[in-house]
Amino acid sequence: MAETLRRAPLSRDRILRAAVALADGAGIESLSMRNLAHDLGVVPMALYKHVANKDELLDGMIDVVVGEIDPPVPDAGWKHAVRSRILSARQALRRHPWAPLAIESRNMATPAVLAYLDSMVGTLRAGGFSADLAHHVMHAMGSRILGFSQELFDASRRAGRSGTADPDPPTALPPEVAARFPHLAEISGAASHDDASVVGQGCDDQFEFEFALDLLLDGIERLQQQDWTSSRRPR
Amino acid sequence: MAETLRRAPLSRDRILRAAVALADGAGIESLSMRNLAHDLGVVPMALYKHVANKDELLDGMIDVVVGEIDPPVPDAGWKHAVRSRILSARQALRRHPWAPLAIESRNMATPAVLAYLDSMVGTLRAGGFSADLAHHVMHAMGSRILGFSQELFDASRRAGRSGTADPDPPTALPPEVAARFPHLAEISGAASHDDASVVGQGCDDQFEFEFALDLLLDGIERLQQQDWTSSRRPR
DNA sequence: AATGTAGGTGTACGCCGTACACCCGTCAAG
DNA sequence: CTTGACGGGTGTACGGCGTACACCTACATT
Repeated sequence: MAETLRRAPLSRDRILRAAVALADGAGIESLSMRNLAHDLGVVPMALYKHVANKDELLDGMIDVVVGEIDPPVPDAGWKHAVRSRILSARQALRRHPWAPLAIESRNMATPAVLAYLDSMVGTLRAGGFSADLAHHVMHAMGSRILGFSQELFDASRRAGRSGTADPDPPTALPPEVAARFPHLAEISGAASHDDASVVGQGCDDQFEFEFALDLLLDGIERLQQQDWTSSRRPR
Repeated sequence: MAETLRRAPLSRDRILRAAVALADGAGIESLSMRNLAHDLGVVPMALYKHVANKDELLDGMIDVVVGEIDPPVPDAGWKHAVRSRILSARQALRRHPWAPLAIESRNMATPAVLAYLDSMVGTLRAGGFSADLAHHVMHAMGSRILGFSQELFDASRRAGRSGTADPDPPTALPPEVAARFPHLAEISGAASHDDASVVGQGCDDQFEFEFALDLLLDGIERLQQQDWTSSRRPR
């Protein structure tokens, strides 16, 4: 009875926060209903009184992350508003390295994600974009809108436990690999800002993200200024 | 004994092709060692004499897909060479809808993928790109280089069995959703080429892909022509 | 005091990946 | 011709997973 009082009663919210903490700390592959229940001091089936199944749990976790994205900055041009909101989304995602893969593997958007996208479209429309161009822009941005670039192989996705004692040295390329892929070897040391590798080992991820983001935003700005429509494409 | 002769002996290659066929036909979530062994008329553990484990099986499957990408077109400008190779990669990926998720969920590149990336960098370098710029360009392109745009929610990823009797009508947006997300509702019907939706239901995916690809390529071309380096960024 | 109900429990089922011991056909060496 | 090694298919078994289903219990309502 003292026990019952000691631990707070289960609730959907408490479950979601525990799940996010578990995934943050031990990697998404350690997130099982059994592990999660254990962390909450409860039997696995107890969770099902609050979430329908594991997929719905994942959806809820995604909504927690999306909820951490800052609201849009008011009274700014569309370009600055979009840029800063996306960078805020990126920061949220970086606190939860499991989130990109979780989002990509779900096959329907949650209401919170839809609300975020809706507000992003709203910013574009308010900035003078035609619905047509806004549509294509949303597609072109893809999941970068949510703050993650789709690197082919993302070091940060390696699940490993966070925090202490995981230096994971840059490693560069092992010599025999460098020999087989000379162009990769060449550019792996090329980035002027840092010792880096295209497979994502030592790069300044933030720089690369902003590089790509600005490349897109500048191109989009140019299209918008020339009243682009899909019927007459450039080139 | 007649049986033993009838069915070809197992081999890594035969396993990989059966695995690809199974994932193509029944979805990646149906690809278990047990199902795969069943399709091959063999006991599950037999597979382990040819592949180390399921992860290595997935790597092999990815290599099969990458092997379907056309070689680079010779004697073309970098822009055309890159563009057409990426579109070829896209066609290969579209034959295997499970591949994008499989690629994203692996955390190290296979040699075949590295070879593909290496050759792509080679094309850029031959086109006059500095190693520095080539590096950033590879990052900016991200997995689009392999032919898939990272849509937030990709209808084609819905696993379902291919081929017959799966019309999956566009559905537009359900009215109550449209009411809550007015901007999404607006742009969902906006694309002039087709009745479409930002959640990927009725869009012309090919158009959207090329839109984003050309947006990037045009921006990249502009950077290259002005001898961009990371030390002096535009804007 | 009776009763409905929300929420935690225990057991069980069918999947999964795969470790490990086994066994059998082929083929080279004696 | 025997023998022994070995490549490759088999059978059993283990621990983990998601979750269906019956249960039990404490509390709120009447």
